[in-house]
Formats: sequence, structure tokens, C-alpha cells
Amino acid sequence: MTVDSGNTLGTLLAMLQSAALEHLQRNLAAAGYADLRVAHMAVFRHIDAERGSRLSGLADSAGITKQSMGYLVDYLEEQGYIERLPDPTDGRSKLIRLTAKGKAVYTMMRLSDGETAQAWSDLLGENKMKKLRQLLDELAELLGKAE
Amino acid sequence: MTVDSGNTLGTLLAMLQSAALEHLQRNLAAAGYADLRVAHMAVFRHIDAERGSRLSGLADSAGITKQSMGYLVDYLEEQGYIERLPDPTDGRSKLIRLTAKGKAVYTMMRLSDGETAQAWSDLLGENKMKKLRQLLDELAELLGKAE
DNA sequence: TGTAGTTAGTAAGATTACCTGACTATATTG
DNA sequence: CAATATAGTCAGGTAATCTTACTAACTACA
Repeated sequence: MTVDSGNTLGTLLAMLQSAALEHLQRNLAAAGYADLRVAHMAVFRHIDAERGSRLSGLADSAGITKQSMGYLVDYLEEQGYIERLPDPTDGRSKLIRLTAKGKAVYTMMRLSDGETAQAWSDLLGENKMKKLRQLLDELAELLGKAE
Repeated sequence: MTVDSGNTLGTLLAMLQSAALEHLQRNLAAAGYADLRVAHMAVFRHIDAERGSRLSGLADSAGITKQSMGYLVDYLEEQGYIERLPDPTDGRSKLIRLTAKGKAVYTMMRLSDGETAQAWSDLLGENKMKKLRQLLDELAELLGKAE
């Protein structure tokens, strides 16, 4: 019998995600990227940092429409985080690629994520945090397959 | 050595949360509550189902402004999910309480959460799911304390 | 006990992050 | 080559937030 806080799974996930997001946004703002908002994270989360991605691919991964992703990408392009290049393999398509500035943010996001993991590890204990991470990973993998 | 999918913690949490939310919304829509949107969940998540809650309390728990919570509550009141009663202990304040319709949704949300947990348990195995739930609970508790 | 400060809620207006529908240009395929 | 599908954009709308400003009511203390 697990001791149950009364929080639903949904509430728990929401709490943790918002804690992680807040930490990330503080870090980005402190590093001078205050013009990045939460919604933009979706782009950095799903973009292929080396080869670039297509708009529709990004939209699919993020689970939003092409138009919505276009809106986010327009902004990031204006602010110099990404660039749109013609896709040599398809005349309809454009490759969305991180600029140097965008790559710096990409790296910082991953660093910040590590910090969050570390902070939670400090609270929870290293073993438990490792276990949690592993379970989250496994579940996400299974959900991805199950579609 | 954990096999790492390359997903950040933030990405993992986002994926799981969106899966849970989609399931919940499908359930609600199927039960005839198609007028409820994701943002409204925050109210049902934080409201005191027996005694009712204050607007500012709800806003605090949900991490949004009073005005934003007011916007959500206005809608739920129009649709008959909640009612605003004068708070007998404070003339400035109003008690926000679930109507019968609102209580049905409240219950359904918890049922749906159980279904999600069950589905994940089926994928992951009962023991691992139990463990995951326990770790999430523990971490949320610790984060709550640490503020 | 009256006034200063605090708290609960509302109002008005702006912005952001999405959506749907319609369109153009290019690719793919029978 | 014609029909269909795909990549992206444009136009317009709505939902969910925010900030600033306000009123009413409560609390505390000189």
C-alpha cells in the first residue's frame, strides 16, 4: 500500500514540469536570453541540432499545427536563433537550422536540465533520482511505440 | 549504465503530461463535457471539493494570477460547473464551490487519472508503475516543502 | 476609534500561443 | 501528363495568459 498524497498523476506531472520549466527560464534569462518564452522550448527540444529540421517535422514532434510552429519559428528567426535555408533535396521545403546563437541556447537547455536533475537528486537521493529518470525514460519509450 | 534515450527530463515530463492530458480530455468529451478545455483542469485540480475555495487560493495553487483564474472560473460558472457564494467569514471574499455537475467532473477526472495509471501500468509493469508513482509523489512533496 | 495598510476580487486592455480554412508551389505516382 | 499529396504561408479568429488600475472590506495599532 503506497502512501498516497492525494495528488493525481496529472497534478504531479504538472507540478514537476512547471518546476523544471521555471528553472530553465530563469537560467535562460540570466544568460541574456530573456526573449525566449516557454513555447519556444518546443523548437529547441525537437530540432535536429546538426542537420536541421523541417517545419512539419517539428510541428509533428511537438504536437501542434504547422502554422503554430511557423509562428514560433518566425520569432526565433527574427531574434537570430535559427535560420531557414532552402532544402536542396526538396524545392517545397526549407531546412530550419540553429545559428551559433541557437546552438548556445540548445546547449544551455541541456545544461539547465542537468542542473534540475541534480537539484532533484539532492532532494530525493541519487539512487531514487536515477531510478525515476530510468522509469520516465522507459515509459516515454513505450508510449512512443504504442502511439 | 542506464540506456539514455537522449530525451531531457523536461522533454520526458512534457511527453507524459501531454499523453495524460489527451486521455483526460478524450474521456471528458466522451462523457459530454466537451466544453471543458485543458486550462480548466487547473480549477478542478486545486479546488476543495467539499468546502469550496477562494479565487486567490486557487490562483496561488495553480501558479497564475487572480485575474487569469477569474477568467477560468467565470467560464465554469457560466457552464454550470461551479457557483460563487458569499463567504460568511469575509465580506470581500466569495466561496467557489462545485455544483453537482462540477462534482461529477471532479470524480471523472480522478477516474480518468486512474485509467491512465492503469494503462501505463500495463505497459510498464505493475511494480515499476507503482515505484514511479511513489517517486513522483515523494519528489513533489519535497519540492513543495523546499518552495 | 479612526486612519493606514493589506487583502479579495473585478475591470480594461494588451499580448501570446494556439487553431481552422484557404491558398501556392513543388513532388510523386498511376 | 493529370491527379493527388506534401511543404509551407496567409488571413483571421479565439483562448489563456499578463499588467495596471480600481473598489470594497478587513486588520492593526497609536
